[in-house]
Amino acid sequence: MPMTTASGIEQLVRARLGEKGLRYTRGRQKVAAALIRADGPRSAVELHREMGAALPLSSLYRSLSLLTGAGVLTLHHGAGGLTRFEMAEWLIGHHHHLVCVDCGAVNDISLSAEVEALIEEAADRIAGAGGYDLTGHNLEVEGRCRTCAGGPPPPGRAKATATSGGTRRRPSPPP
Amino acid sequence: MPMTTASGIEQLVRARLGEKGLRYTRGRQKVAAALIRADGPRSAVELHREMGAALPLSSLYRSLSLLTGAGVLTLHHGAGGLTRFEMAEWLIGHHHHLVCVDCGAVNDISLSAEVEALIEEAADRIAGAGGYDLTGHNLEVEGRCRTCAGGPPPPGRAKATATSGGTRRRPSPPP
DNA sequence: TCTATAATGATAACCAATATCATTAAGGAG
DNA sequence: CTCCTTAATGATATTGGTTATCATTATAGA
Repeated sequence: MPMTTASGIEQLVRARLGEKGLRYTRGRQKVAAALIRADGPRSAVELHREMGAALPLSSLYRSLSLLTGAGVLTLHHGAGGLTRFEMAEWLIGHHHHLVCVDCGAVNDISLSAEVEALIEEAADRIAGAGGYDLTGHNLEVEGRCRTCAGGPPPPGRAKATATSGGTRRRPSPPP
Repeated sequence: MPMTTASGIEQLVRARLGEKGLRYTRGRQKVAAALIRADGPRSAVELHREMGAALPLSSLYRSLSLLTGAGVLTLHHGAGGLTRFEMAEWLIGHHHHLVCVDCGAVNDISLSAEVEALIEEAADRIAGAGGYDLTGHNLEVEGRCRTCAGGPPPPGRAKATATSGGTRRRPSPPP
């Protein structure tokens, strides 16, 4: 069972940079720590704020792209055209994202082993058919977060759902 | 069975703009036609090129955001930080994306009804648990296209795959 | 055809992200 | 511990996609 503590991940990052001949400087340590602390992808500006401007934006951007190039971080392009970064899956495990289509908030989520297995299988087949070398997959569950949806009913009960109908071909237009 | 021809879709777009009190002008018609013709999301610059600069970039950008606001287009944030647009799903049907992690090319793909149903179910459960109002989902299958993967072996046979193992928790680091 | 109003297009402004470059810090040798 | 070579930093300038501005033009209805 792999170590999942913050310091455990930092050790892996340090080792990774070491074998690439890169230094694990204070600035890079701060970036890694902030992203380990986060519960989802973060943009440079978001990190800059969360870190209390402890690192100039120019250095922050450079650290982010260096860590990405080293395989420590992965990036996502999301709401607002912003590029958001998070620890790579070999460090924090495979997962997916729940995103708010209004404010762009992103949260990590996990799927059941069965659904995950089926998706992997489908991705494999699709990539092969398209002549692609499969590198991964990511399911984005899109919705409106409580804050953006309107009134904030925090202690609500589960909402009735189960939309999945039969073989509807064309969805109905939005209001 | 819904009409799926290009002109059929254009009729729906015209009607949609009509009920919103918006005009279906020549510029907007060109944009819609170009996106109906496309086999995947397109950025403003890509469209501008594909349309032979038949529309100034400033007008193109404005048309794209207006059509998006009207529910005719949906947008994706992808490779290169580019915003790409495509016809909304109620016009061209539900689908997913196969993206090249190197060059950013995007192709539309479909999943089998079974996998699709399971994903819908999972998305429903996840959105509910997170207090989100579910609006949709999108699976991004990521890989390297033939051109970016290296040698171009066009008439190749299916590549041996089936990576999906058991319950691996932490993937191994990339080279 | 006339008219009120929405749409266009050239231009300027904006902002995330990158490149530049003199200065500083990191890590190994002695 | 100190020196020294080299990588890393940070202030600044620049790029490039996207949006805002505003005078001009096109659209749809009377």
